Amino acid sequence: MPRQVDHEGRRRRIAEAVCQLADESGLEGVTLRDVAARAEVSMGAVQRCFRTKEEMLVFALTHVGERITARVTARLVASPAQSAGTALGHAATEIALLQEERRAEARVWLAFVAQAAVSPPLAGILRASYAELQALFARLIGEATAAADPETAARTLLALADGLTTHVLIGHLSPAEALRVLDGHLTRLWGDRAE
Amino acid sequence: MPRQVDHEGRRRRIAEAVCQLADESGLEGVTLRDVAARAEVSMGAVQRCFRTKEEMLVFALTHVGERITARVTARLVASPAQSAGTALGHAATEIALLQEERRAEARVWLAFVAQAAVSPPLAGILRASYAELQALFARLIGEATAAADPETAARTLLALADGLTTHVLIGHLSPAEALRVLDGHLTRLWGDRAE
DNA sequence: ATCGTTCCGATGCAGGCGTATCGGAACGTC
DNA sequence: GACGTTCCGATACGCCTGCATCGGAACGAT
Repeated sequence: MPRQVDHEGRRRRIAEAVCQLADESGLEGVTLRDVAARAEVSMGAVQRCFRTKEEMLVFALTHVGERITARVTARLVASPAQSAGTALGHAATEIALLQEERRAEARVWLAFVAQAAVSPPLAGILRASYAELQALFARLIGEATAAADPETAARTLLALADGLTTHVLIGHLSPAEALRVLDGHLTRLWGDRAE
Repeated sequence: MPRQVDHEGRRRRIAEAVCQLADESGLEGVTLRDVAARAEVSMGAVQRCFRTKEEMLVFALTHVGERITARVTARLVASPAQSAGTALGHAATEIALLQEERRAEARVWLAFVAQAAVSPPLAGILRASYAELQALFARLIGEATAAADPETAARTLLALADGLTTHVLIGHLSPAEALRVLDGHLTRLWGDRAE
C-alpha cells in the first residue's frame, strides 16, 4: 500500500477554494485551474479528487450546506435555557447570513442556488438542506409560539430569510434594514412578546 | 442616408433570445453565437447592436425588469374598484412569478440576480427595479392596511415573494405551497379580514 | 448611373476551458 | 534493495469563447 494521501482533507481544501472563488466572481469564475491554484495543489490533484468539475461543485455545495446548518443547530444548542423565542430569532438571523462576515457564504449560496435552477443534481442537494432547516424551524416555532400552522410559518420564515439575504447582496437593503424586517416578522410571529 | 434598420426592435428581439437561453441553461449558457442563432440574426448583427456582451446582458435585464414591473402595475390599474387588499394580493402573487407560465421569467430573473452579486452594473439595474416595486407596495399597503410601518411591510413582502420564487424554482416548494404561504402572510398583514 | 454611407455575414484570432494522457516520483511491502 | 502500487505534475488536445476585421450587399441622395 504505497503513498497514501488524505483525500478527504484535500477535498475539503479544494471545496474551500471553490467557495473563495465563487464569492469573488461567481460560479462561472470557478475554473479548475484557478481552483487548483487557490487550493495550492496541482490541477492533476484536483482531477484525482474529482472525476469531473460538476462532481467538485456538488461536493463544495454539500460542504457549505453542512457548514451552515451545522452553525444554525450549534447556535440552538448553545442557548438551550433561554426562551424558545429568542432561540428562534438567533437561528433565523443566522441563516439569513446578514452579518458582514457571512457575506461571502451568502454570495456562494446564491451562486449555487442560481445554478441549481438549471442543474438537477445541485437542486437536489439544496432541497435536502432546505428540508432540514424547515423541519428544524417548524419544530422551534411549534414550541415557541401558538401559531396554528408551524409548517407554513417555517416556510415563510425560510423564504423571508432567503429573500432578505438576496436583497442585501444586491444592495437593495442594508444589513440593518434587513435585520429590522426580520425582527419585525419574528415579533409578529409569536405574538407581541418583546425579545 | 442609406439602409436603415429598426435597431430598437432588433435589440428587443435579441434580449428575448437572451432570456430564452438563460431560462434553458442559465446565464453562462448564453453565448453570443447561441443568442444570434436563437434570435435568427447573424453574430455580426448582434455585435452591431451591442458593443460588448455585458452591454447586451444589461439591456436584456432592463428589458425583463420593465416587463415585470409593467405587468404588476397593469394588474393594479386593471382592478381599481376592488378593495386595495385584493389588489395587493394580486400584485404580490404577480411578482412572485409563481404561475407555471412565469417560470421562465423567474429563472431568468434568478440568473441575473446571482450574476448581479458580483457585477455592479447589473446590481444597479436590479436595485432600480426593486426600489420601484417597494415604493409601489408601500403605497398600496398604506392604503389597504393599518400597518404601522408600510415601508417595512413592503420590504417584507418583497423579500418573501423573492424567497418563495427561489424555493419553487429549486423544487423545495410547490407553487401551491408557495401560494399558500404568501396568502397566509397577506391575510395576517391586513388584519384578519377575509379576501 | 454613380456615389457615399450604412449595414452585416463570414472569417480569423488569441486565449481559456474541461478533460485525457503519461512518465516518473513517492513509498509500503517483501 | 527491488518491486508494485499509488499518486500527481506537466503537457497536449479539441472545443468554444468574446471580439476584431473586412469585403461587399443594400439603398438614399445626387
